[in-house]
Amino acid sequence: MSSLRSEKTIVDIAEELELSVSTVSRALNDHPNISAKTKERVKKMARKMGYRPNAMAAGLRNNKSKTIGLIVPRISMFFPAAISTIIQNKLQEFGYNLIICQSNDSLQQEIELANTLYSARVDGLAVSATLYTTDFSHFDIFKQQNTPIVFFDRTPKDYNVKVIKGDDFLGGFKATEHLVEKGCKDIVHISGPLTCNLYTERLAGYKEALQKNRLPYKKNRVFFHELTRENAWQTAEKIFSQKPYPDGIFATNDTTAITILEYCRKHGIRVPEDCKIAGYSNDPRTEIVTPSITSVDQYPTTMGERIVAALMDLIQARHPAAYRHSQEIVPIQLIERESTGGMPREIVAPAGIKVPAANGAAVKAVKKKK
Amino acid sequence: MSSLRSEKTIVDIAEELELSVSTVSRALNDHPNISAKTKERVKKMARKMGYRPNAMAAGLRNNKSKTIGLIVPRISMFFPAAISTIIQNKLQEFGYNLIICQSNDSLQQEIELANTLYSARVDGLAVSATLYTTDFSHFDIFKQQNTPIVFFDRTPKDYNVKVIKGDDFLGGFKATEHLVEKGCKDIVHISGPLTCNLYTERLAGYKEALQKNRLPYKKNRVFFHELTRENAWQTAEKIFSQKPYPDGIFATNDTTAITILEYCRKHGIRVPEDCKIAGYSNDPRTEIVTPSITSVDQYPTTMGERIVAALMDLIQARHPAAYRHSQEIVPIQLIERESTGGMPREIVAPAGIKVPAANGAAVKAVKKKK
DNA sequence: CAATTTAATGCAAACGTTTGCATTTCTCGG
DNA sequence: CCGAGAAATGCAAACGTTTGCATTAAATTG
Repeated sequence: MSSLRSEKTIVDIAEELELSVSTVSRALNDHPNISAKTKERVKKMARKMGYRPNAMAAGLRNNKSKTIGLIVPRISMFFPAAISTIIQNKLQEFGYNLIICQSNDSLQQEIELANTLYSARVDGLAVSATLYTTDFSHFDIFKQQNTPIVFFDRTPKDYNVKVIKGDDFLGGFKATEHLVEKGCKDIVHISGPLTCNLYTERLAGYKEALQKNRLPYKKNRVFFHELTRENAWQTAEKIFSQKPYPDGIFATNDTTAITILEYCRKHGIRVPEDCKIAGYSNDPRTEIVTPSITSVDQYPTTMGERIVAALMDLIQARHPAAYRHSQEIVPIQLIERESTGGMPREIVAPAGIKVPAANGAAVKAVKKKK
Repeated sequence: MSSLRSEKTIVDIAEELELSVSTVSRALNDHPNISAKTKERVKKMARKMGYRPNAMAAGLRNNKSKTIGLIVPRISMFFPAAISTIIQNKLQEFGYNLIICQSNDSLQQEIELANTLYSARVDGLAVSATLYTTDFSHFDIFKQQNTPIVFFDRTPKDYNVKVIKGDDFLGGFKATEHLVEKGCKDIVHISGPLTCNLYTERLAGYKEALQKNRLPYKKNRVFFHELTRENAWQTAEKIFSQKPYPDGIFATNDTTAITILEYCRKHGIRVPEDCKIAGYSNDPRTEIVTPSITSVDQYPTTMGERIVAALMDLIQARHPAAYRHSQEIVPIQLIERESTGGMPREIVAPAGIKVPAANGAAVKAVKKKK
């Protein structure tokens, strides 16, 4: 009859069933005043004909896309990746799609992405900005249309918008104070570009911890650069090019911490004995390295969930400005590991994991319990 | 005049300029028979009015979304993450958007994702399947509509479709043979669920290498399970619960290799002296662990680029079935590291990187060279 | 059983583009 | 200055939905 390649539409269903398109549409959407019988007929026929809704058509008509946009610097970094995963899975529960985009830390790309996402008429936007984004006006379009935006992690300073971020000040403070408590007197801080709020705040925390503990803040003990492995390595060379060596290093991210550790190992500087190291983000790599590295966990799961919650909230209720422009702080936690004198951790198989039993006895044991 | 909150459309531009909508549309799309002057006027006005194209409307009309769908098991794993990054950045050059989705290795979710991506009318689809996907019929819809699909990495066996994958057989072979060359006589293989092509092929490579080198293949020297850390740990316990210990372990993924290494270190089994270890994927973590782990690189960049190339190819030319259903093999490379007796690697700052010079001499040296 | 309420269905416009074809406006040679 | 051809613009339909309102069918009531 009808060719296989032509897409079935709601009109085709209507014709086949001698109903109007509106009835079919409503039936498919479970509209209350369509009789149960009709709904059944329609749905059955839809299945039979291989009908697939056209989201673009619906979106055009409704002016909503059921899609959220996400812009992160890069998806291959632990923290953004973790957040993206959570956001995506959470959004799915609400029937929303996610378009994940990477700015590659390029402002130019971020601007372009904002535009394409706007063109796609996303119903909401979550952004972790570029290292160098200080002007956020490319997001104005969304504000003008009252499209919910949530910034997280790398967030703007003076751009009125919903912000969800970790407690970077406290994190910087705790990491530094922890080093002090472990006996460090001369703590180097490796920071990132100060255009990025994260790094300024962690730096502020570092300063505060020094001050509180009556340690001098020395400008030449703080280094700034983009946090690549190569830069970190060069900084390590600089740090250890002349005595006195620092006895503690607080790196504002884990890639840097790991690289510093590698440098130390290679050059016979013992960690934690000669020099203690703390990183930031609790990247899983900090755990598998030797010695494992103390780091600050940012609860990516919590943050991701809060981002989604905020977006859904903003989408449903047209919220008062107060909420649209508020800030939420997600707590952080210092995870002590060997690099500052902590204990190595254990891998234990969580209970209830399905693994073929090692021997008959084990199998019996399980059966008994049941 | 007009309220700020209403979205501007090409109709508004047309009215403002006393032109027809068609002219405006064509002007914006640089259609050849619109005069240069008009194009200029239109574009200027569009900017002035803050016009933003509505991709959904255009998509509906054209029956194309300028969007590609990507389904991967999880974005937080190294290999899929690397591939996603490449695909996204490459697609951007072609003016395509990417919707990244994670199946979380659940077939159910994969099916749902296929449906939503179809609803979004993506112009093409790239998929790395679930561990457990053996029936691929949920992708039939795309085939029926002639929507390009490319499977990569975790690919179907008997589902006629474009496939781009690494040379897993060769990878398995090389890894195993490398262990043999390094003197291993009793090599354990830790594999994944055999529903997944990757693992069957790597296993086949393992067998082949044993056979070629006159080593016996023993069933109880091969372990199968989902490749989580916990499972790997339990397998390690099993492996080392009784003598003789193996002198080589080929793990079919790096997470497993790393976990095995940790177990060995904890239990005083020296790597590589007592037991050598090889992994798969060349996850960056293999490099930072002590000892660093030999692994098989899969050239994610190449693979990602090829995926995009194939998709663009398929989208532009309506390709003959031969191409639509072909297989491309991306080469692999064994990276030898300490876990099999290789050398540790160096971190060297790539030439031309901008870092403040450590001292005056260095600066001069650079200048001289120039 | 007529009148009225309630439930179910249908009509037609609208969403913002694009595009085949028709029409108008130029340009230029004769 | 006419007319032909080219260049530029306009008209209107179409893409596949959703939805306010009108209409019809069914159920309820006095």
